[in-house]
Amino acid sequence: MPPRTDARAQGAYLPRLAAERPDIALCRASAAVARAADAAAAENGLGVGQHLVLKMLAAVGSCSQQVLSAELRIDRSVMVGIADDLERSGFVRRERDPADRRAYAVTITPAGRRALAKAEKAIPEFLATTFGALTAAERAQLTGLLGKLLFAE
Amino acid sequence: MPPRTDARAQGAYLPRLAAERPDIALCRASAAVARAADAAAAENGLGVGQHLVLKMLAAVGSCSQQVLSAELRIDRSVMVGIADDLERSGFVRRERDPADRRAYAVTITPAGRRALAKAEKAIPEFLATTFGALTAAERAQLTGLLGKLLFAE
DNA sequence: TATTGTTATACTCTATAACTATA
DNA sequence: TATAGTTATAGAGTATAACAATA
Repeated sequence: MPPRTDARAQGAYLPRLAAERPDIALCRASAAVARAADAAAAENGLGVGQHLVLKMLAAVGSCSQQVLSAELRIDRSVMVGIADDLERSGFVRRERDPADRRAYAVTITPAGRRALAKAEKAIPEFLATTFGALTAAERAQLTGLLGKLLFAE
Repeated sequence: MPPRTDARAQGAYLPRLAAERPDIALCRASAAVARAADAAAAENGLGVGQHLVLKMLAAVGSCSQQVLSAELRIDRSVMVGIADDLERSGFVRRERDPADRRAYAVTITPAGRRALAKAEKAIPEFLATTFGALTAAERAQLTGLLGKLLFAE
């Protein structure tokens, strides 16, 4: 990440830069949004990574940490800590997969589903606040453009 | 920043998430772009922060580190290192401001202008590569949306 | 030999506080 | 008392390598 900060002061030069450099605009916007996401996550007690893992587990039921890592593009070594935290909170169970005893079968618990539901309920308000400067149509447009950028073949 | 990695594997679940969550799409796209920017910066020997400072100095001629910090929203303590590197490369001079001897007057040198010109010349190709999945119109659209998001009153 | 989960480690970006010299 | 620059430090997020158990 470029060495930049969300300093308090509001410069007049940065907007000019951002207007001609999509990369700079993107990085700065991301920093602001990530900060807001962390703050929102802290409020409901579920870290961003934990939220993503629970959300995926709710969809697929149960899978290995390796699959979670690959699908969410979170490094294996990072996934360990996320799974640890979720397990400690009782949101997830870890059992050795009988079919491949190297792997864990990570399963979401009822408490995990409740925590996820609560966290999901806070999302619309978070989005409304963080992306409040954009209309719904613009938000969809932005998401579409970013998707194109991210998942281009 | 959320605990996520640009893992090599390409999951099928992340695109679904990104499609419904602009914040996630934004953070992931930013990580990829920042990585590309760092790689591009490393090639021409000018860090991203250094590039920004030189670019602003080329526009305003000379100013204090404090002004650079505020305008570019780079923390004071980070700006020290950037100015150190630029000075060591001979791209910038630091002289005490006679009017306020607490402050430096940071001035771009001819060598600094040459380095900036060279780095600027690499930008279009970097943008073409990094944002190649988007048309020029889409790129402008993206920049506009991000600007609105970043600098909303 | 390769893979899953794990641990340790290192590196970067960022944040904060303290110090100096000036104002 | 406040400000400009500096330094040191601590905390995140990320990346890498190595290890044990298993395949």
